[in-house]
Formats: sequence, structure tokens, C-alpha cells
Amino acid sequence: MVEGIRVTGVVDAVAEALRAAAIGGELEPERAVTEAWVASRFAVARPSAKAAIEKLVAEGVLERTAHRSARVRRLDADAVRDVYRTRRRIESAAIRELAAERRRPDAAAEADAEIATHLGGSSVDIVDPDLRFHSAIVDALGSERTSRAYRSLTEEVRQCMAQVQGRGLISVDTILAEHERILELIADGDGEAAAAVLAEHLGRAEERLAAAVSTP
Amino acid sequence: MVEGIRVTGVVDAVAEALRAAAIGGELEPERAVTEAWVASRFAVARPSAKAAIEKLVAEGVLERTAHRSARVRRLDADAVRDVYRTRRRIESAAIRELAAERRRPDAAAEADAEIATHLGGSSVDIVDPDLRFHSAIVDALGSERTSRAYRSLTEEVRQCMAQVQGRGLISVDTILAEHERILELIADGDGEAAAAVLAEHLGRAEERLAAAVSTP
DNA sequence: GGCTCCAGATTGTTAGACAAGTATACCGAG
DNA sequence: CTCGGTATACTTGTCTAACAATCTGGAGCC
Repeated sequence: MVEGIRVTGVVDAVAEALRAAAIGGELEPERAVTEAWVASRFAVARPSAKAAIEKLVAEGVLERTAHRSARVRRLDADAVRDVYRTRRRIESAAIRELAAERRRPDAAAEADAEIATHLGGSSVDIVDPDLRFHSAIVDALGSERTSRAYRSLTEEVRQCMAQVQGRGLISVDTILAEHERILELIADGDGEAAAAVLAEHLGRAEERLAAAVSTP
Repeated sequence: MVEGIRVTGVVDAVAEALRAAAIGGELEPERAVTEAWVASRFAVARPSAKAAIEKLVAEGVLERTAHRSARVRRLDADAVRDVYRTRRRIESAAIRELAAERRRPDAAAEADAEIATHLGGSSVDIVDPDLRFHSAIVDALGSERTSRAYRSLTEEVRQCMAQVQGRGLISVDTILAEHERILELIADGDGEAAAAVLAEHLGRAEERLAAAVSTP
């Protein structure tokens, strides 16, 4: 197999590399990802390549029908809307709960600090800290299952971002201002208002991204 | 392999049979589920058994650490609380959205009709229609991702019910009354009140189940 | 030109083998 | 008798090789 540390096993290493290639945009959504290609590309046996592909299919990164090659999944406008609406449902619930206890998640504030260092820069650079901000809010609940559900959504967002190559993003200033407003309202215990700001925040991103994915 | 229609393939068939055995209680949580055992039990090759096991591990039905046999996962009180709190987050959001449009889900009312036929009977018989009621509310959103997240939770509830063998259930009358009240409030457009009834409804079930799983 | 059928390609499944890792039983030392 | 280290058995992880099932695309025929 390809060099590198083996923390878990060959299959997981290949799956990780494949996922990185998929969301990094190195694998076009049209190209077929055959088991044989993966096996030779990473110098592993075909069963291992098969297992890695199936893992990514289960995650939703790849899609496949029986006896057909797998492909990188292409997200359309409907998928983007579904992702963002599901995000909003989970995250509003999290915000309401945190506000009820006036519990401001520190990790979210730290993510905001990193966003602030990119003020005036490109919006592409803040995709990562932005997702960290939102994940921090959900993770603050300490709920394994809620966090897992939300994580799969952020993975899809990341993949979507790679697909649109930075088109349709919101300005850094606006994002940061709304984030800070949300944290303030949580600290004030006004969950309803915080949820409203979040809904608008995600709603705008949803519209921009949905438009971006449908105009290639 | 064992007889039966092969709609998808050997691996899926074995995974389905294994899942049924796990949530049906035929596999005690203590017993080790080895690849060799699964392979001989269903007359398939070991790689196929391995794939089926890994699928169930990904679903959360089984658990496994590296180089150790898989086991049916035992849900403790913390797990039950996590499941129910996550359910509440998703379902409250769904109820609020439906109430905002005064959209009463027909499928939920139908599930209630079936529950009504068991009035005075055992609570075990209504586990299925009860979960159908709650799933119908979420599915009414028409969101693939939200429904998928919720489905994995109901599967865990089902597994939990098999584990406690009917102990710690709520009376059929109470469940039915609260269901109808929720549907009424949705039709009235009072999402806040409907969500409050739901929170109490799930909260009580959470406490009962959490107590039941910790007293074997 | 449209339909049928065949060949190539790809996945699905199986068999057997060996390596690697973990847990447990056993045995010796204190 | 207890404690600790070793050795063995069991299980999983991965590979090679092969064949069956199925889908795709194009050649040939009507």
C-alpha cells in the first residue's frame, strides 16, 4: 500500500484518501471510480478498494447502483436546500437549549476569532472555521447522536463548497457580525431571537449555494 | 446461502437477517458475533459475513473494537437519554414547521387510529404504531436527510424495547390522548404548545425507559 | 433506421491462505 | 497462595486467484 502511518488499517486509509480527493475536487463527479482503479491507485487489493468505496457510499460521498461504477455524488439545488433546512432544525434546537441555560459555547467564540483574522480576505478561507463555529454550537449539547447527525451535514456542505469552487459565498464581515449576534443573544438567554438570526443566516447561505450549484 | 428472495445481494440479506435477530432479542448482548459464526449460520463466505457485520456496526446495531468480535450493543440509561433528547430536537422542529402551515399529517392520524384498536390492551403491541406516528410527523416535512436522521433513532428505540421486554411502558390511553392533543394543536397553528406537549410526552417515555434499562 | 444479440468491462461472491493482534490460560517465581 | 510473565489459541485484517452475474456499448441483421 501507499506509504503513511497506519493508525487503523488499509481500508480506512484508502477511504480517507479517497474522501479527501473527492471533496478536494480532484475527482470530477462524472468520472467513474472503479474498484480496479482505486486498487491500483493506492496499491491495495481489490477487496480493500471495494470496502473503502462502500464506506464512502454509506457516508454519502460516493453514489452507486448495482453492478455500476461508483461516482462522486453531484449535489443539486434540492440537495443543498435539504441539507440547510436539516441544519437549521438541529441547530435552532441547540441554540434554544443553550440560551435557556445562558451557556455560551467557548469553542464557537474561538472559531469566530479565527474568522476575524481573515477580515477583508477571501470567503473561501473561512469555510473551515465557519463550519467549526456551527459545529461547536451543536457539540456544546454534549449529545453524541445529535453531533453525529450534524457532522454528516457539514461533510456534505464541505463537498458542496468544493463543487462550486468558492462561488456564491457571503462576505466575511456579514458572517462574523451575525455569529457574534447569535452568541450575544445566547448569553442573554433570548433563544427565540437567536434562533431567528440563525434562520436568516442559514437561509441566505442556502439560497446563494443553491443558486451556485445549479449554474455550472 | 439461505433460501429467500435476493433483491439486492447476499450481504444485504445477511445484514437484514442479523439486524432482525439483534432487535428481536435472539442475540444476547453478551454473546460474541464472530465472522465465522455468521458465515456458517447463513452459509455464506466469510468476506460476506464481514461486510454484513461492518454494515451493522456502521448503523450502530453492533459494536466492535479492532481485532475483537462484534457484539450486540447494549443501550444504557445515558444512551436512552441521548436518543430521546435527539428525537425531541428533531421532532419539535418538525412540529413547529407543520403548525406554522397548519398542516396536519394524515399518516400520523392513521397510526393513531391503529393505536386506538389496542385500547386496554398491552402497551407492547403499540410500540410499532407509536413509532409510526412520530415518524409520520417527521416524514411530513419531505426532507430526506431529516427523515434519515430520525429513522436511525427509531431503530435504536426499537432495539431498546426488545432489550427491556416491555417493561417501563406508558399506558395506551395516555399515549393516545397526548397524540391527539398534538395533532389538534398543529391544526390550530399553535406550534409552541404542540412542542411543549411533545416534550413532556417524550420526556416521560425517556425517564421510564432509562429506568427500565438500568434495572435488569 | 431500428432492433437484436454478442463481447468486453465491472461488480458480486467465494475459496484459501497467511499475517497481525488480542485475550486467556498456564506456569514459574516470590 | 498470589502475582506476573509467557505462550498458545482465537479472531480479525489483508491478499491472491478465480468464477458467476450483470450491465454497457457496438456490430450485424432485418
